[in-house]
Amino acid sequence: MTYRYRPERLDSRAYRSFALRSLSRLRGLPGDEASLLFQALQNIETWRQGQELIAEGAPVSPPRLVLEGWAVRQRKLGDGRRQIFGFLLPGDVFGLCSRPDNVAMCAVTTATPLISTPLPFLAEAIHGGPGALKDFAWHMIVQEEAGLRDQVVRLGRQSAHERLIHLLLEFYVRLKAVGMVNGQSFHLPLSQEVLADALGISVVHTNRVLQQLKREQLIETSGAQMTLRDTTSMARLVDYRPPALWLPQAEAQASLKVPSCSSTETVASNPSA
Amino acid sequence: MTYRYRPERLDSRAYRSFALRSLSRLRGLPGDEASLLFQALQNIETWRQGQELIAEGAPVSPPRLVLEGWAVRQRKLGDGRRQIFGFLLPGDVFGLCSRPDNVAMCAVTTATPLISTPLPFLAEAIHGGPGALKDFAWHMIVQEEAGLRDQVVRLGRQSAHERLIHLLLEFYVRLKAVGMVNGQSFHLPLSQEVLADALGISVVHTNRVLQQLKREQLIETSGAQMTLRDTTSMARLVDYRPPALWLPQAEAQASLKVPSCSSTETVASNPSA
DNA sequence: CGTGCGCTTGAATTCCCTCAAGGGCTGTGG
DNA sequence: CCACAGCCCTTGAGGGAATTCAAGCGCACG
Repeated sequence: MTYRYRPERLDSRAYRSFALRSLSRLRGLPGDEASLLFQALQNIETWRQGQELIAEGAPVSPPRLVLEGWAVRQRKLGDGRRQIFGFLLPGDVFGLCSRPDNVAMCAVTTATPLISTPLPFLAEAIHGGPGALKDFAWHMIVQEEAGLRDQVVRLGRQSAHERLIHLLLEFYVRLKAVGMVNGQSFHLPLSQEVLADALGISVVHTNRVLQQLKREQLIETSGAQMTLRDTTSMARLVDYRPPALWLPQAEAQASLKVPSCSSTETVASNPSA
Repeated sequence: MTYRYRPERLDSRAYRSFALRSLSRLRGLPGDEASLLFQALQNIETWRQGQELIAEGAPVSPPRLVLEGWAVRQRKLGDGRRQIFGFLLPGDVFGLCSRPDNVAMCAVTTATPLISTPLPFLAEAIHGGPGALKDFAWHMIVQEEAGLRDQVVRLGRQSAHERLIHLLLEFYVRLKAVGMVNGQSFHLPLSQEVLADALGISVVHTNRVLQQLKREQLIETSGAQMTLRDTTSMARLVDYRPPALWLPQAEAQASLKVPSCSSTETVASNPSA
């Protein structure tokens, strides 16, 4: 039962293909942008596990696309504990910032060995003219913000049992969007300590809840392989709404059998005076 | 012991003065921008308590400055519960969005009767040239994001006792920045149910923790008046770091006697390969 | 004068935490 | 090759934290 994560060190052709699929998730890349990308992909970086790639409060580095491995956005507390805000999966970008100050609001640290490639042109794409790259950059920014709000709801209003299910579903949908789900299984290279720091519970309790999910036949694990045996009922259990932005959205929604978002009833009417 | 909130319905001269001070918190407004503001202030809106000003997922309305009263950013859950993401205080702006899609990521609902004024020109100021209004708009956006992250840390890593102290300190610092703190006291027009929905705990427990804080001589209440009797030790208790952006920052930091932020040790070095 | 809302308090229960100990696997050094 | 340390996972026991249910109070409002 090996929980360790070993980068597969694919050849750069495989990485290029993955990067191209990642950036064109929303719509196809025109040839000139694709060639920009291929040029950038000459440059592949590897990072050790536990390295801090961006420090909280520091100016962000140029945007980078994760090709392999996982990272977390986190804050370290005064007493040594940490809170994880969200995860960076293959196909995600870090170092993107929409604010003029360009300062990171939380640290980015690798949770596994990680392979990335810098995409300096994405920084300009944010404020540049319309295009697939701009869409992709904003998609990444929105995903981070939406994930942050989901995290608040998880931590504020759900039990440990629900939180874990909710997070596993998030992983499932996001990995599916980049083609990293086989059937109902995906590779989850996180220690229980990392899960605990994200869910706001203790490591021991994380373990117990995982055992419970197995007993309940909701999940199955084999090493770092995680299988969700019934995403439909899991989504129902925790009122999981796949954010409308983790594409392919229609597909994810369908595969989860989630009832379409109930319409919000009241919109701001006129002021009452 | 009246917890209700009654708008004072000041005359528009008072509101103009407050609005001017709010928008020039960071640096002075040049005359032409000030006159823009004064023109906008012809238009004053009042809202009832509990009104939904912006619906989640809907396009945001034009930016509005809160002149009086409090509102919350929240999400309603399927089972009727809600989670509050953060608060809008007098001097804050809602309806600002830095994203091109201009879609609200959470609902904005009044927690008290509320008085606001639309500031349509702020929407353009975000992406316009440098200026005091642009600074102010981004200040508001950064404040929301920073508050969201603080909320995650509160919910994930603090006890109910710590969460409440942390939130009260946030109110204290933010209200102080707009001149709404008298000595150590401020007007807190929120029901315990609202506090509970923000802190992720039950109403009953919110009440108990409030009682405890009174017994510990940390706070004192009289109706909706809240007095923090020892902000210094409160800040030490919960490791409260006033975000560097709730101005007047130097003043707030000094008045809380918070040790200056410890330097983060490691910054991204070169990739290990 | 009753009704409703918000605050307050008690009792029982559930959830989650800490402490503690043990087991399996990996990498290292003798 | 074996011994050992370190890391992670696992499980038990006990205690503390927060929840739910329930009842009662005070005040504002109609």
